Amino acid sequence: MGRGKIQIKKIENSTNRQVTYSKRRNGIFKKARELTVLCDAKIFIIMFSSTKKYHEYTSPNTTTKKMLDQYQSTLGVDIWSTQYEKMQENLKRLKVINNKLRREIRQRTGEDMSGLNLQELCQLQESISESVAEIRERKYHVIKGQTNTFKKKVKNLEQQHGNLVLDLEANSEDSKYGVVENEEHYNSAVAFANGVQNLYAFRLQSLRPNLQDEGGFGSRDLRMS
Amino acid sequence: MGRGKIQIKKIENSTNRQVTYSKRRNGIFKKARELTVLCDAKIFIIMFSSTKKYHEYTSPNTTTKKMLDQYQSTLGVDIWSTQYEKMQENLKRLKVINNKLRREIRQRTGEDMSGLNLQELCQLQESISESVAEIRERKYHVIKGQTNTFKKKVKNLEQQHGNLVLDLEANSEDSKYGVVENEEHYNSAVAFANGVQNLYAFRLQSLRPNLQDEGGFGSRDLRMS
DNA sequence: AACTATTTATAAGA
DNA sequence: TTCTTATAAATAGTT
Repeated sequence: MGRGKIQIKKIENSTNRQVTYSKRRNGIFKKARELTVLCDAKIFIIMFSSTKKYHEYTSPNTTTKKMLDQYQSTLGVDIWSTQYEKMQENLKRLKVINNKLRREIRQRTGEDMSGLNLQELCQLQESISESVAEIRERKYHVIKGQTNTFKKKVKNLEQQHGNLVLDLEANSEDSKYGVVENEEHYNSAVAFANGVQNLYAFRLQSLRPNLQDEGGFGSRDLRMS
Repeated sequence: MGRGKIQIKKIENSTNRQVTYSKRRNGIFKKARELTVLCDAKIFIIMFSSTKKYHEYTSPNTTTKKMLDQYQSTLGVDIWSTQYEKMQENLKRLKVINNKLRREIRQRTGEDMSGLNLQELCQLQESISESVAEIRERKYHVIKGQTNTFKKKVKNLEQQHGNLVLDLEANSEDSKYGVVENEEHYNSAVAFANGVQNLYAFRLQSLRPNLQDEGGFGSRDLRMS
């Protein structure tokens, strides 16, 4: 349909090919539009030119998604099965891991020990006892750190006090008043240091309860008869 | 292009509409085929007639999936966003939970206690100590169960022995031989019972180590300077 | 499904 | 690109 008949084979002239692509593309889209109206059809067309230019046609009253959903349900296939299934497998895997982790926690908290034999229970207890030891170690570390901090603060206050005493002794006019002032400083510093010790003592006490209740199993009467 | 010009509006005559749909559909597909060849284009067409009949055209050298993947990457949209996003959110959520669970375990095993302050450490230790108590309880339960089982087995053997003795006493001809036989039975039963007790004693001993090492924190010298 | 008068699409040229 | 136009192709209405 033109000035001359053409063979249906790739147009080698690039410009010519582009022009023909454009013209015929419009032709097809026009036909699609007409068919949509004439026959109440739903049409979805996507095209990529040799230069990767993209064009599409979607009938009115529908959307790309609707078309593809209908397409999938009609064909009974899932185009995305690959990706979708991968995701779903991943999801499944994560759920399994999740459950395992939860179970481990439940075992470690002693909430659920069904299915554990004596050996496993012993291992579990040993493992947890090791954990307690490590946590105790950590606690010690933290307390020591805090203690050191307090010690430094006290040292600092003492230093300040010393400096103040020196300063005030050097200043003869206000020496009386100054010393009194600084004694108060010193006392508060001591009080602070005591406070630290008290705090520490209090904490030690509060930790004790957890360290007890290790009466062990032997006290129970398990003899036969 | 036909015997008469037509208005582009829905063809009311159903038969006519079906015929036109068929003719024009073929026309479009032919044009698509030609354009594919002439211009090295890639075309994907799906159509649904008013009677929901489905037809498609996909250029050679490509597939539906390829076309739609290209379509999506070109447009930078995800047609399946609804389902896909839900899945992805779910995945994310699970991963977060997973990490939390792992962290909890690491804390409970004492592997990672960074970020825990003293109070949290105390709570953790208390919680774990409670767990140890529960596991100990469980172990006691299991051991008791096993002990009962062994007791029953011994009782059973004693019963069997008694029956054998009675049977053999009733049978006067073989009584001598029979009694000897049964004494051996009885001895093995006693040995078995002793074995049970020994086994139990062994187990108790093997549990002990885990019940110790609870010297507590107080023994450390934490006084200042 | 085939025919064919006509309309429509478009190849080549401007 | 877009317009023009001769001609090929598509197709509406008919059989």
